[in-house]
Amino acid sequence: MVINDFLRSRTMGDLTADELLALQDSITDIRHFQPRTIAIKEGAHLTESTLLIDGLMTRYSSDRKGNRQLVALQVSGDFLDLHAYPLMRLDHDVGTLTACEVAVLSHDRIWKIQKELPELARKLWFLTLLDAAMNREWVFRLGRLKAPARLAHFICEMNARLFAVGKSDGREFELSVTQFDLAEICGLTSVHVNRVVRQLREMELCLIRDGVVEILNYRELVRFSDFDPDYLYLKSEVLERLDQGPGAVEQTA
Amino acid sequence: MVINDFLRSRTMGDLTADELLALQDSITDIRHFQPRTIAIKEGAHLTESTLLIDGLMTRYSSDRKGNRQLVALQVSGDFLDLHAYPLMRLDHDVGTLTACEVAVLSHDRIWKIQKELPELARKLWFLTLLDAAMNREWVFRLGRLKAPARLAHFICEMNARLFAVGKSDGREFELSVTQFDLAEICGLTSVHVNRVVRQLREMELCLIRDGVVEILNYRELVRFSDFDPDYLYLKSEVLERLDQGPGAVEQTA
DNA sequence: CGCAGCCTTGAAGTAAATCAAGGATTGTGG
DNA sequence: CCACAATCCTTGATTTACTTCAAGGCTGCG
Repeated sequence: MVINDFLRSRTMGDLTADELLALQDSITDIRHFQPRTIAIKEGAHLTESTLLIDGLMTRYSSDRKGNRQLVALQVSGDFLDLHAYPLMRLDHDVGTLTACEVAVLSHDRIWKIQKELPELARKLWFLTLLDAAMNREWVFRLGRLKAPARLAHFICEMNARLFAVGKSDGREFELSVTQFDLAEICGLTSVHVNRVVRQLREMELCLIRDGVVEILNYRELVRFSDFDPDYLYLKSEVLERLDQGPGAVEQTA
Repeated sequence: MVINDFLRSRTMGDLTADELLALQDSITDIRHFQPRTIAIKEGAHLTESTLLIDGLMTRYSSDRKGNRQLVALQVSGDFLDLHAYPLMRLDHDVGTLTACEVAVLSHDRIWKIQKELPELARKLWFLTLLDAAMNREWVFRLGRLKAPARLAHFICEMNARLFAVGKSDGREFELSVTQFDLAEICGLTSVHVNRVVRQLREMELCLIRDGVVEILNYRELVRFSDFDPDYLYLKSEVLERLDQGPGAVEQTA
């Protein structure tokens, strides 16, 4: 199950067989969404939470004029709105970027988990706080970094998160977002994102094109963007592999 | 207990007598901090969490050069680092702005609560996610608002939060922060904050001076800053009183 | 008194938004 | 198969927002 891909690489640790069963037992439905659609509207009263199985989804707030600010980008294995379980309703919208498949978990079953499997409940709690940690880092990114470092920092985050679930080799990964999406993530305009993408390319730090990101100089990209993956709560062993990059595997073999 | 002042005004609802007892029973220590000191260092392994009883504290990340970005401002009744319970360590520093008093709760006792009082555990979970909701709103604020609206939005948030715990009358409240602090909150320089404070004063929206904030035109301040208090999960009755302002109390009486 | 911390203001420089136009690619209907 | 519309990317010119640098003022305190 995709959630285990996620937890495996985190400091909180893996699920036991029992816990995995309990979670699978909580799934009441599998759903599919078209690209660029709204999945959950802000304010709706919710009695279920969803786990992203495949695709790219986002959570965002909009201002009065309709300008969006993305507050999270979710990839396979991420819970989209587990926080809706204690909160009962969301303070933001959830939408898709690409076509998506999600698993639906009823809050009744999560309540049952809370009563019967406190260890698992604690792991779920951990997951919601991991999202919060990313939210905080996004605050830092927007508040203290200039546009080029902001974008670079985001690239580093996605690389690390996708690496953790086996969807990046540590230096290159698929990321189906437009420059407009990147602008909504980084608090910039798409015009400026375009110039910044070019800048990062000319600095030979990374290439961003056609839904693929290629990191040319990992060490320098990390330094340039003030990226410190601590907030992702990855196991130290995963961090080491990430640091070494994809070439290192053969060397140790 | 101060935590009940906090929960009373939220959608999650109050603590029962049993729950209150269990929480009080979890307190192992009361501690005091001097102004402008570090209370918890990033990365430290934690076996207890702290509840702010009195004073003003902050959570922040720093960049390579030591520039801080505040990611949260905590007031009486807020948990400072309840998220440390599932996370085990923090990804940011915690420090004081003013002199502070905190209550310390051991994680062992919280674990006991998780096993024995799942309803209370859910309320604690709720509290950590309320912080996350604020983190998200801070992302929105930094990403989509210009300096004057950013500061105004922050003022609206603090007014609402302090109102919820009885420390604002809805239009005027004490907030012992310097313009430098406001800069670290809003992702600006203190020089620019100074000009923006003047601007808000000249627009007759609010006064910020000597640790006191006075809102002159609440409705306009809310509109100007695109503030929507949904993310604070206040009871609708509290929101209504906030909207009406302090004059309304006498009118209904 | 003299220093420290905070606030204030001006001038100059830089970062990013805005406005405007055009190019490339893909899908669609005639 | 080609015209076209839609979407996304690219680039230049201009304007605006914010930072940086520099200086000085106010207040409280040892």
